[in-house]
Amino acid sequence: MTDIKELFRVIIIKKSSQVFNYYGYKKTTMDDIANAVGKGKSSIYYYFNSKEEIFKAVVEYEADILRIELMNSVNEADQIIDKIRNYVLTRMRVYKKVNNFYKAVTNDMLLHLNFIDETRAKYEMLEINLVEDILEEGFLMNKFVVEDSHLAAIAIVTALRGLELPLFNNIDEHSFEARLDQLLNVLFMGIIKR
Amino acid sequence: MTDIKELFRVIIIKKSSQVFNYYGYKKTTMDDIANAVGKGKSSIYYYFNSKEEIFKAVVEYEADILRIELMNSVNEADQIIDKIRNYVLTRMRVYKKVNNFYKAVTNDMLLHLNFIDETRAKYEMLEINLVEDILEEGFLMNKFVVEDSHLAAIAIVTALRGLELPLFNNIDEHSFEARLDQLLNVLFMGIIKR
DNA sequence: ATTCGACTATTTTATAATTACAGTCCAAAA
DNA sequence: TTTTGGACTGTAATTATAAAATAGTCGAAT
Repeated sequence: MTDIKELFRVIIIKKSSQVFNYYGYKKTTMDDIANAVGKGKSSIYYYFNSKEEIFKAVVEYEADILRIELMNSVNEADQIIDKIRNYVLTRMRVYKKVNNFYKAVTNDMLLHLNFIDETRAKYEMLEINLVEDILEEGFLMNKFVVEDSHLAAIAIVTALRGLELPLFNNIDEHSFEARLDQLLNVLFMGIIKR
Repeated sequence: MTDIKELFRVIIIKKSSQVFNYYGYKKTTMDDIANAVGKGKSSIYYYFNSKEEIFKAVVEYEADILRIELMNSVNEADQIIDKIRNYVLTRMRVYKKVNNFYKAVTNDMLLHLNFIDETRAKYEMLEINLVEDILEEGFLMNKFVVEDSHLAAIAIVTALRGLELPLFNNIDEHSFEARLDQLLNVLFMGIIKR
């Protein structure tokens, strides 16, 4: 694969990202993509073998954006508690921005695509590992009390996912922040008096 | 409404519960229901005005079962911590048993039914109030540290909902229990060392 | 190495014909 | 008077069929 060819692949990925975002996977045609990059349809097939392959590349591209934003926001925090807080806030903020990735992970209409299962599993692992690392660090710094950081990370990630719906749907910004703070408070302190 | 008529309504509700559970709302016909109770279809209309009305009655009937089981299991516990634990475990255990209610709350294919929104809102309030009462009691007994028990209850109920998918889908019994224990542990103790 | 017009095989959609079903009516039975 | 069910209707869902759209191929031209 030459560099110039790889460059065009990236252009196609970025343009397709917009087109998929606008029409959705099913409704975007190869001609839509070809028009968006200013080439004939057949030319697209010189760079990618199928529509699904393009979409997969788009989803992985967006997953990368999310991963990088998560890591940056976690690294920016000094205090270990702020790392978790940043993680949660960034996840909520960026998640919907990478719309094709978001749909790939949440929309069951895309489950028939071959790579989706793997993508979901991969991203779940990424999330769990990220949270696990933070918990681990907190434990080593003698700030956190969690012993089995892997299982705790799973529990936290799982629970956070429960916030997606009430977050993205209905409620207003203020209710959201209040709920999130409350959740973080319980997460940090627990409910038992010691 | 005479007593005898009310009695038949209950019979229809119980039988319909089974039929709906077997075929799903859309696929069960009024004739299915009529056959199940051993009457003609028109007779059913003497007791209920529509198919939707029957389904609503079934869902409320099952919601009642869930409510009673939740309250019993919470009352059975002496320790305040066991109340929460019982609540979570019972919720998980009974939730899928009341299948029509479960579908009414989770399956978006039923959203077009008029009463569903109200039912969901009502049940969410029930859950939040139940958890809130437990938290309140724990606070008064000086065992819990939560100040705003209402918001904390919302956060907990919301988070628990996140467990439904990993719970009911894939994973085995053992993984489930491990995840749940871990979640409860974080919920009780938090992650910060004090 | 890269592009694209012309082509094909397969899906998707649009339309019409058929069937299934929720709900009504009324006469008969209890 | 209360309860039942057979016969009926209008509408919605399903199926059958034809027409259009589209993913992917191929080979000739840059």
